[in-house]
Amino acid sequence: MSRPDVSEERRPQIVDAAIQVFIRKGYRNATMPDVAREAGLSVGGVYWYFNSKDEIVAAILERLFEKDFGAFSAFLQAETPAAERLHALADGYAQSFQEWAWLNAIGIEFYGEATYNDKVGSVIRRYLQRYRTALVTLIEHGIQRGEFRRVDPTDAANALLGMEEGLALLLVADPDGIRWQESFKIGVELMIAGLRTPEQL
Amino acid sequence: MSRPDVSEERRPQIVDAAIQVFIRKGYRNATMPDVAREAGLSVGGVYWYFNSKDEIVAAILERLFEKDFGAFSAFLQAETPAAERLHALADGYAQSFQEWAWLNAIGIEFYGEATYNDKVGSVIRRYLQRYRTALVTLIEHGIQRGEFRRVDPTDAANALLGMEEGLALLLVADPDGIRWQESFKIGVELMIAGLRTPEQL
Amino acid sequence: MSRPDVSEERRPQIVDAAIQVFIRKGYRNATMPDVAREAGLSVGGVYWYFNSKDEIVAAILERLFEKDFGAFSAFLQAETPAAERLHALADGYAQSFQEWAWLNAIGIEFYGEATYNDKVGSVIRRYLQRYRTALVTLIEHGIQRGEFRRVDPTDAANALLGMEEGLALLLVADPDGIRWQESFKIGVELMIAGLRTPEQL
Amino acid sequence: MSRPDVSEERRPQIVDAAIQVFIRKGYRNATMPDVAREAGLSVGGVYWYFNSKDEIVAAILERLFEKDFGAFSAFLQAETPAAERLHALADGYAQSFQEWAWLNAIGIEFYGEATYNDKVGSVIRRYLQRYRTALVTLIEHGIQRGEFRRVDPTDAANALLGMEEGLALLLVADPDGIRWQESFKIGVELMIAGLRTPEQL
DNA sequence: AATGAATGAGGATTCATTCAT
DNA sequence: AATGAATGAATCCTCATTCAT
Repeated sequence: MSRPDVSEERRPQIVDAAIQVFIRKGYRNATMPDVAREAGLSVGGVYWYFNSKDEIVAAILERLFEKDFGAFSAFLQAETPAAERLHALADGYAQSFQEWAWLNAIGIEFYGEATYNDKVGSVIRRYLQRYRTALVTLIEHGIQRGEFRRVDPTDAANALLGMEEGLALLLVADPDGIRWQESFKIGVELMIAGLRTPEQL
Repeated sequence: MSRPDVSEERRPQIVDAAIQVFIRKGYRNATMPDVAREAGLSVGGVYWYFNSKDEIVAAILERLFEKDFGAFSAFLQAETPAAERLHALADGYAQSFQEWAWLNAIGIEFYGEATYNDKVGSVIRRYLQRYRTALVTLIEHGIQRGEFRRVDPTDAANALLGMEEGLALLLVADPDGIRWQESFKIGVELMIAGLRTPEQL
Repeated sequence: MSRPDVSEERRPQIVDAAIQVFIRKGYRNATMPDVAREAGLSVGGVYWYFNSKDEIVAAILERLFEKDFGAFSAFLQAETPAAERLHALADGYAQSFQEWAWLNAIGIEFYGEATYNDKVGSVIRRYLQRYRTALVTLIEHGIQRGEFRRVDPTDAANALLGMEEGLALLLVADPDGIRWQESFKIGVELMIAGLRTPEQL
Repeated sequence: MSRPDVSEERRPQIVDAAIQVFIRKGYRNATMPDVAREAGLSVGGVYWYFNSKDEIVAAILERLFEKDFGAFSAFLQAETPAAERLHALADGYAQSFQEWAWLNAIGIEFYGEATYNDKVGSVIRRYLQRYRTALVTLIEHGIQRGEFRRVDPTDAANALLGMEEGLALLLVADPDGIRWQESFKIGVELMIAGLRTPEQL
């Protein structure tokens, strides 16, 4: 009865506002009053839901884990060739890339934060680990089935992961120098093709 | 009269100091007094040589262009197979990676700055462009010679460039999650192998 | 209808909670949410009974006047020697000191408040006046009966009062530097002995 | 040569300003801009000399130790009767009381701070200890010479010390209720007279 | 009676930059 | 060339208090 609990909606509302502000001004440049204004609250109101600016960042990053969490297992368990599944995984990533473009814009600043801010660092590392694990598993499958050459799965996974993250980096730093979709597509294709190539070169 | 002009030595001295401080505390966290102290100067002394903190950052980034500037042309003009030259280029990069590790540590923060700071952004873009151009040229050679499949050279170059930068990113954000040298090596190998694979898959 | 009026019990409940919180964190450091939580109420609930933090302080201080209010008259009217009654008064004070230790812990902060906060100041002054009056009366008796030397009763009373309050102060500021009971006992003894000493020294 | 070092004068200048402001508004109520304005500096200027508000408080309290530091030894070593020296010590204290009235006004707030602020607490305790030690020594002398009754010297010293500090407390909390000089004088007289009284009463 | 979300003025502190010397 | 004291706008965060429900 009585007033409905607004807590459940306020937090995402503030997070949304923070994202907008961070995109517009950058995380370090954005102030708490900026965030509050965007959220339609007072500064104190924002602090009712988050104890610090850091905690808002953490909440933003938590959204990373809504990102196709379920999708992974599907790819990992299917019985189709590993190369095919790797392609499918990459396609899914490419498609969701647009939707998560906002993250890309501010993500780099968070990467920079990771070294000096443990909270941020650990979320990022967990996120990377999740992708890495999926890639490692897929690559291992491929090797076991004889589809792929015998590389170290973790090193290869990191190369792929690096390419993904690196392309996002290039896009932010130099939007005119890159066609993201095309580069990502060819990059994935080349690496998978490489994996399917017999060892000796 | 005529004290010798110390400008020539003071600027690099300050830049060196700034690099040390930025590595230790991060660029945003480091203060001008920090830099001055490390340089063995007063704050005012630093400002005699640099008009702002930004300008120091720009000076640091300028060092990027000392990075094997001459080397490129050698790779580009040689008559050996493109794949071989691509490998050699990558090897050179890998070798210089240690030496430039300091840049890696602070580079991410500069990437984040690029969006909001034109000076920083343009230096970074010039740097990327230089690498990109070299890679594009090499890949074009490979295609012309029939070594490589017919990909868009720029897209492929960006995939490679992205992998390089992305691996550096991963190393900073998650040092324990990656073996840089191994990942870079396998990544390059796979992509070159991919390039040598005929189109249809 | 007619829920029973809980006001009568709520106020002391809040005052008790405030005392606990003030002891734990100090008056200035304690927040109204702290008090509310300790009282098992909401912030608004506390404000239903008290219009401000100040008013809670005043309510706490009012408790001073529950402190052996009846006892005084007994001491004043008795026919025993003044010195004896002064001793008895001091003994009573010493005994109740333990019980009122909580007040001691936060009282100093209130003393500091007295200068800038009239409400607090007037309660404290009333409290002091009550003790002072009792002491003055007793000392006057002693002088009239020829037990005590001819001092100014108010000045002597203030010396005694000062000693009492001062020892409480020392106990809070430097608990390890003082044995309160022993110091108080000897202090009272010396002053009474002094009062019984003939003028010339 | 060149600009004289103003550091030496700036710190006391700021401390003086802080004292004025603290007296006027109270320590907790006074803001750093208040202090800066009074000192004729900017906020940043004040922070050039003191790292925090706390540090200013500490500096104020350090002045306590300029308070007749030398005087003590004179009293302790003299060959005159202990009672006489105790009187002289008290007289000296009474005379300097006017001069240090400013401290009195803000001292109580610092006493309140002592519990929650170690820096402040330790300075206060050192100050008290210094007085206590002097009093203990004098009382011990008196006992050894047979002038004083056989009391515990520390307890008696604390009773005296408590009276001193307590009278200061009363003066601040209730200026109209007390004549400080008279009360202090009679208090000291009574206690010394008490000390000279043979044990049994 | 009571809740607790929301307010917003205020406070301590930081730091890039300036400038008299 | 170089010093370092001084500036002051800006920032994050706190908390007594209010008020719709």
